[in-house]
Amino acid sequence: MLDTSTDNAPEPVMQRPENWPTVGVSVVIFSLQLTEEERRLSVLLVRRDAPPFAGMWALPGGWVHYGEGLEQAARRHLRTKTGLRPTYLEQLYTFGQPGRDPREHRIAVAYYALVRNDEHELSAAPEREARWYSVDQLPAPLAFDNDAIISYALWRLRNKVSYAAIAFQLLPPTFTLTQLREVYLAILGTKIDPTNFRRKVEASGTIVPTGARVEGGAHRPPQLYRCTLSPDQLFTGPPS
Amino acid sequence: MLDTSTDNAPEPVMQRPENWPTVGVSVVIFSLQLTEEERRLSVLLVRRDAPPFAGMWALPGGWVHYGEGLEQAARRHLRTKTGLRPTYLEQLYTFGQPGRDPREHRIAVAYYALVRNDEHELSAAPEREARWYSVDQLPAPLAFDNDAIISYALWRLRNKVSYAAIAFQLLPPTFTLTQLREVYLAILGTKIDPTNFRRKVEASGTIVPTGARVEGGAHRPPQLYRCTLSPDQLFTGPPS
DNA sequence: GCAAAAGTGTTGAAGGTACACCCATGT
DNA sequence: ACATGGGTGTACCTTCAACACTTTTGC
Repeated sequence: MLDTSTDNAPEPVMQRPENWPTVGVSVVIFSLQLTEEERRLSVLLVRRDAPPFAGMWALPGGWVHYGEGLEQAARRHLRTKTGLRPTYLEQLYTFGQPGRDPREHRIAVAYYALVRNDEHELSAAPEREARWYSVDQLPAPLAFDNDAIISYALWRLRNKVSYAAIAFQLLPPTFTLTQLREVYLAILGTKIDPTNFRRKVEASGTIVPTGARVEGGAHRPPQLYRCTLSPDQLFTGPPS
Repeated sequence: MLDTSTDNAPEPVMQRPENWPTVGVSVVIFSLQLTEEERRLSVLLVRRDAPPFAGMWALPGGWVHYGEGLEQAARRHLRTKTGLRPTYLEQLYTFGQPGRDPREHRIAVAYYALVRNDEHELSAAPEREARWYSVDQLPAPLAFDNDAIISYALWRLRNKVSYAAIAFQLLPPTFTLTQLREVYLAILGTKIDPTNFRRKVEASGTIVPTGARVEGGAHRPPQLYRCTLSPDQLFTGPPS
């Protein structure tokens, strides 16, 4: 985030007055990436090419235009910088400590997003180098206060996944119960009893079997499920 | 919030450029107010004296200065506009819809605060008319999107009070279990079994009897309890 | 004594964990 | 046949809502 170089509209960066804080958005994009026979919870980082923190990894993001909504700005930067159009995007927290940007006082409205594995074409024209990093193998110092932002996003995700039905956002439209359980494993890091997991998630009514089965496995073919919730129903309370 | 008239530092309001959004803070201050033998959950509103929405009631707040932290700005506006110095202040959400201020694109970082009943001296010199309103008797249209902000703050408070020990913030340092139960009643609106409430809150270990008792009541004198948690322990996860 | 609030004990329903067990498929 | 993951049944434990009951004060 917080790059002054590329953006869609002409932005008079240097003409910005010094006496008022400016506003940007940063997005923690979560996804499951396959590493050595294991799905790992990962976040997408982009490498900065301009100072400050040139060459370091940072969260994607950028300015908020005049007349532009915050979520709208977040989606725009994701689209132009990573090519992603996440279905789940939620505001996380607003970081406004004056020292977080060495150049000037910039406020960052942080969001977090969940994207499916099959949406992972990282843009037709990614403007800058982008990489998925496993959340427990992040590059050592990140730009700005992005370590704190990611930590908090992880905390929120781990909390929310245990009471809200958002895990589906990391999977394709149809999935097996084992896949869904592995999502919880990747996020929470704790093993879950397959038996009780099935009962719990079936009783919640948020998923329903499609009737189809997975062929080709080495063992008994599992059922395919799909989520019954519309995207609107995923948001538990926050406003527009 | 969002008044352009009075503030501490000289603020070149009219020189602010049109092409970037500006940033303010708004605070939903919760308190228990006694109305007809009943404690009611109330929020503090101030009357606007300048357009837009002149004469209407609004949340206290104002600009964020350059080099000033967000929470710091929230506390400053509370201090100067209402005289309150709340012990509990937590960021709520950031509202950035372009249309929320008819004059210009202003982003509001909303906070919510809990204040005790004995801190209710509403400032030695309140710069503007301020009043406590019961949350279910708010004045009809509030300025800006303040209705939405209060609704969301209420939602958050009701959620949080059921899993975090923050109800004490609305009571004096020592209190009876009945008083504490009435806080939950005022916030949640649901009656609670005194028996089970006692057990639950005692088992949690967050309160401890002081040994003292309340004299002068018409019946058996209850014990006085006090909270064992330091203010730091009240925050469950969010960053600095 | 009586009313009212403080405080205790017990029961039963609900939910969750652990685990033994059966089912279906490829090799 | 058998290994492996899919799927079912059940017993146990913890938590919590409900409610009857006892205690302590002022009048």
